[in-house]
Amino acid sequence: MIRPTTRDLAKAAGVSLATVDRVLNDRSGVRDDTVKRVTEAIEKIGFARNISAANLARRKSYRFLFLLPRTGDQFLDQLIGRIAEANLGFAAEMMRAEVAHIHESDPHQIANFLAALDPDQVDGVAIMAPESPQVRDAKSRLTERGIEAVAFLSGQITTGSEVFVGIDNHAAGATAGRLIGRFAERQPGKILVIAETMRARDSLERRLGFDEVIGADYPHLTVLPSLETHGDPDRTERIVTASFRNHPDITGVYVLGSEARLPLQAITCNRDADPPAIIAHERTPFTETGLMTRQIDALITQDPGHLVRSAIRILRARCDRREVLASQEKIRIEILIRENL
Amino acid sequence: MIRPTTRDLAKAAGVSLATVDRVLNDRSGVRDDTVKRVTEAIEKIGFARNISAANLARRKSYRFLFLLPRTGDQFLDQLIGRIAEANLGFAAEMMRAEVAHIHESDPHQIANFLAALDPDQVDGVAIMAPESPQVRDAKSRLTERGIEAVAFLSGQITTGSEVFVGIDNHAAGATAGRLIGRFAERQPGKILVIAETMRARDSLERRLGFDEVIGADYPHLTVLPSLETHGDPDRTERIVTASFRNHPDITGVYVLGSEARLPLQAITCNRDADPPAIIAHERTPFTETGLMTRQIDALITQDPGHLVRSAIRILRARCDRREVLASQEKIRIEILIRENL
DNA sequence: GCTTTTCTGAGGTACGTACCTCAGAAATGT
DNA sequence: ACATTTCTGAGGTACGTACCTCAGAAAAGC
Repeated sequence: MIRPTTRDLAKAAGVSLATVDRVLNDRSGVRDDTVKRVTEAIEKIGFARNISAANLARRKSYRFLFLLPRTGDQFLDQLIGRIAEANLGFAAEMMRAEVAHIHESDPHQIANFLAALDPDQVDGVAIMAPESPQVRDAKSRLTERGIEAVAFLSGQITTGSEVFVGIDNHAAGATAGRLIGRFAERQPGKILVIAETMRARDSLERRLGFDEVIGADYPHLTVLPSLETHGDPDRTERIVTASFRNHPDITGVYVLGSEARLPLQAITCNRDADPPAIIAHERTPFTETGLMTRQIDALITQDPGHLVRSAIRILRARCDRREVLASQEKIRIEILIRENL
Repeated sequence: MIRPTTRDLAKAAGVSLATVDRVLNDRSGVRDDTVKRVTEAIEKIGFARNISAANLARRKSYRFLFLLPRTGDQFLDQLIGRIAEANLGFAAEMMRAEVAHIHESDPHQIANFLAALDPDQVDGVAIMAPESPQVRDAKSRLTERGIEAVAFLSGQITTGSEVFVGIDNHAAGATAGRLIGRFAERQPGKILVIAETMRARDSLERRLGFDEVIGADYPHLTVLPSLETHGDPDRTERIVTASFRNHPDITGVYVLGSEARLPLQAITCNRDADPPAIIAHERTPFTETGLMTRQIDALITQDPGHLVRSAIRILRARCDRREVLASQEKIRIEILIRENL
């Protein structure tokens, strides 16, 4: 059985090609009952528009933007690399993705940037920015103007139809909790939690999930208050050193930010022998080495390539008013150890 | 900068559209230096064929076949489900995948089946069958006849350009070894390994990887010889019971086949209290429940959806004589625990 | 009934590529 | 220099869809 075309549809509905076209691209000037006849025929013969042909005729191509913070973070570098890579593959489908850097801490600037986007130039945006009312508003206005938007990795509380591309941070924290619980010594001890900042939703959720598991199943472990590095090497060194001095019985460390380098370097300086169990996030050249040298016990990661492609596929599907394959777009919380690197 | 078309290419090369066409679809009757002029122009202006338009003109669609064993295995059911699902998404790109069931133990039948495939009807095949010279030969003849083939999940030793879609089983076994080592009691004990059969490469490799890690890092654990269930409930029950009787100090179990149900049921009957650490493979409704009820400690899985889509993408790329994005097609060895389910 | 408005059909062109034919140019052989 | 072969160009049609125009049919208003 060959794929039905618009001609088949026209014949099946007993109308002309022009009318079929009017219905499909919901142009005006078709009586309601005629529309119904066509939609019924679509169901009946199982018509599905050939999107490639449609895009060809429309001379349509898709342009998507990734709004990313401008830091030198290794994980971010990975993301940018994957975006470039994705462009290779998606070029065949007339899609291309670009990166725009923003100051993640300036919601106003982000909102302005979004407001300035031209629907003729950009079809969709993946936004990685901390939660804020300004960005939230700008996002919904974006959608009104016909630019699709998804929350990428960080941020916005997703209500209803809004889409979030990234992992469930509560579950990620719980996963870390379970691993620490199983990897750490089975005797009373303290667990150090290190974050860049605890002011971000993501961090809070991870910590919450972490505490729940430890609290429920590993009562011999005490989780210390989260240390905040603020991305400052000196500060990190200082607070980590202080923690190890104050708590000689630290048996586990959970680095919950996506930049594990600073905390890990600080830890190595403080504990050569009898090292604690260490769980960190994201796969970067640094954490990979850490796993191989057994400094890190496990990583909790989300595949940056998958994140990028998923965001693009979701934006594309929304442009086409199509559903996505939910199972494909679910971002997995991956556990990485030396053996499955 | 707009995407260059064949007309742009013709102009840039200083030849006619017809000649460009001859070169692009390597038809005969073009002098070598003219070919060179065109290929140089392709480089120069960065021409890339619009595959959608080409397929439209050719009325080309892709039909792929998954050759799967005919067992009632839950993991296989998952695969079949994902193939159906993938069809939804890939329909837009004029691709469709079908399942053909084979007797996996009859290489001759498989070879005959492959030999009977018509290149006009089928563009590519993903073959899940144990290694055998017959299948191996049939596969290479398939390729000669213009049907692409990839080894799917099971089997063939991949030499050189041959493609394998699935995980590295040695690494998967090693991952299991590491997890058992970390999850089991830290005192001397025995580890039970249960397989459907040890005659398959996959099983051997997993066992090998498993033993390496245990041998190197967990000398207090003794890995028992692999039990083979042959998919027989009674036999399974019998040999598992015997093992637990003979070895009261079993502290870990590694179920290395993709059908964990029988072994797990046998284990539960034998050890209510003080259960051993259990690692199994593949996510199925059964193993998922096992994780949630804490009967299973961790699962080592490969995403069936990813497997299916990856096989399809690879076949498609080979049909188009294109490269694939290696990073996207790498099948990850996933570790699943309750928290990241 | 008539006019006015709303709807529909027929036909065209275009998108970028494939594939066909045929005439004529260029290279080759003698 | 000629015949012969090999190469090239020009032009066409097609794929499935979008989008345009215009004529005429059907419905609505009076």
